[in-house]
Amino acid sequence: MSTVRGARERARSEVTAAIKDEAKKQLAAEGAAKLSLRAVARELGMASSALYRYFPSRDELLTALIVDAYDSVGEAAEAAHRTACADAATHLSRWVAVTCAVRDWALAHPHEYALLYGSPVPGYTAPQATIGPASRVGFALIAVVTDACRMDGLALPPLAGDLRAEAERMASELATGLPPEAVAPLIAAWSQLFGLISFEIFGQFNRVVEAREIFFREAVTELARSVGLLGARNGSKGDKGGKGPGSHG
Amino acid sequence: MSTVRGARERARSEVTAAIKDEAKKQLAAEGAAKLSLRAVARELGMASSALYRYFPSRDELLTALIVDAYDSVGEAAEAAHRTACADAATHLSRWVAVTCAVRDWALAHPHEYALLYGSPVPGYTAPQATIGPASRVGFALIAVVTDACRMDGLALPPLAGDLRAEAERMASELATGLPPEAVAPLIAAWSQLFGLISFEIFGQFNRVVEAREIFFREAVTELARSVGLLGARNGSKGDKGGKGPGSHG
DNA sequence: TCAAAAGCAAGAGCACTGCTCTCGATGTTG
DNA sequence: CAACATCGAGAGCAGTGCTCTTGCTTTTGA
Repeated sequence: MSTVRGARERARSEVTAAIKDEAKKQLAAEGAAKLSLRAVARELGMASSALYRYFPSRDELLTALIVDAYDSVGEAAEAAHRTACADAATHLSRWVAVTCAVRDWALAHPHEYALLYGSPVPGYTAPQATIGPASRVGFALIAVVTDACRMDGLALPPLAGDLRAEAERMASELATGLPPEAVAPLIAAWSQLFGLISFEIFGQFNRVVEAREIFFREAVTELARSVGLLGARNGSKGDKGGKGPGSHG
Repeated sequence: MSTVRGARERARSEVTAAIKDEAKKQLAAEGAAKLSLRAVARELGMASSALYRYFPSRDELLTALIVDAYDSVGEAAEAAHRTACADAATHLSRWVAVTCAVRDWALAHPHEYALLYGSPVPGYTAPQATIGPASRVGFALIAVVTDACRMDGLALPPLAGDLRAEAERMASELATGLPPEAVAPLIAAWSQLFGLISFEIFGQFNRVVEAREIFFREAVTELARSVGLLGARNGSKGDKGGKGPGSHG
């Protein structure tokens, strides 16, 4: 795959990378809506039409950036998980570490975050290539809870009857290491985590929440409890785990 | 204010309304990104430049649509609250009714929803005119919990120490009828509600959650518990309250 | 080795966008 | 009735995504 087949192929991948880099720069600076193929080409000193040799359309470029962004936030979440595991942190601290890592990434990359978790572009439907990277954060959360389940068990209420079948399906398709009564709250907590982050990033918390980090940590601690992680009630101290805290006040 | 001052003023407000109507049509059909002033003008049979007599820029038009959309979803939430109160529903059913009303509105108006709760447009900062209408859903939720607090009390854990000051500030500014230990979880639940809805509207639940209404009702019931509403554990039956359920399977 | 094939950059051009400016027609008001 | 404000239309500017054609360079295969 990556054998140096010829100068041409190498040049192609270099130009492709340069385009993506410049596009990421503009995305980070101005947002997806103002990302312009012509501006990218201009900055790279090439004709705009030449750019279409590398990306057949603006949407294809955006898709490439989306995949990279999903990988970026997924890697951040997984790294936080690894670090927390290496520190022999409690399951609650691991949960807090992973969720804080996602929030920190979002604060550091608001436009990329908006691209992933904001309104999808007009007629855009996520191509197959994105669903893998898009799952990484979710799987990191699943990993935390699965470990906790295996080692300490989970504190969970029984499933409501009308949710039973759906929960079993989700468990068998997404998290075979978890019982159905854990999977349903986990999916809910996953989406609610991004509700917390989106409201902060998109400005809905302006004039409402000021101590955002404290508020967030308390909220995700409550989320941890809702997915059955033990010791969540008195857990808001002693979970300095993970990475990234302290950068936002 | 609305006195018939002259034919000119009446014509002006009529044209303004026509522009907004056509813009809403295009917004609902294609999304905010494809909303074009020229297309609106074309559809109305007028020159595009004439449209600038009514809205000084595209952003101003969008702001007007945003205000209307906030009012629309706010009205839906408040109507659900009123109906639930008239039915003498339990506080839990009222909570479920209001949250389901918001979800139903979002499903019926996905592009408007994206405009409100998706990525904000590039350099856009919400003008003062939007913050009032934008608060209506939140206040409807506050009203439900405030009523419950006054009548039955709330089942809530004590506040974590580092959140105490912030919670007291939020309580004094947003919900004077609630104790601080209720306000913090309520703000969290408010944002998490939109996490649930956004993931459904924006496609993040594709290939993940299928029985969406059942899943949503169970999740908001758990949210109700987290804000202290009593009887939330066995509450997933008997809360047919509100309006709008049954329209989505 | 050398011609055919394939990949590539550049320019012109199309249809579209938001927005500005000017000009003439219309309505309002002193 | 005249002065004034308001309004609609057209032309025009700068920008966009995208296509097509024209040459040039690299790769390929007989």
